[in-house]
Amino acid sequence: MAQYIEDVHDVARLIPPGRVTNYGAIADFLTLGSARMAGWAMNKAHGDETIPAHRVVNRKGELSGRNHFATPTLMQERLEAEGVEVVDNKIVNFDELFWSPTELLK
DNA sequence: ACCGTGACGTGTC
DNA sequence: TGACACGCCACGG
Repeated sequence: MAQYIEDVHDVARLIPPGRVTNYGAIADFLTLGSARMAGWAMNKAHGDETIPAHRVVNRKGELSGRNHFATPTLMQERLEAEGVEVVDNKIVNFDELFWSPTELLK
């Protein structure tokens, strides 16, 4: 497995429960050069239950990866189980719930 | 080696 | 605001 994919997965595991981040923030933190790399790496996490992939969304707070879960509703269910409100596949108060991996450096 | 594709993001109109 | 084009880069056919 490519190293950068493991790095993306590790960052995903560091996201605090009830908080969310986006692909661009992870890509920037790991200097992947493109947010698509973060998305591609998360695609590789499909089936790995140790990775909280539901806490990673796109920059608008939309659940763009929900179709890659076991069921299209699983991502929303996981978020709601952590107290994150989701309406029409979008996270409510995304700006306040947003978390960046750069927070780790503080 | 070329081309289309994608869990993305930014700039323009 | 919202739709659209384009840049981005690894991967599979």
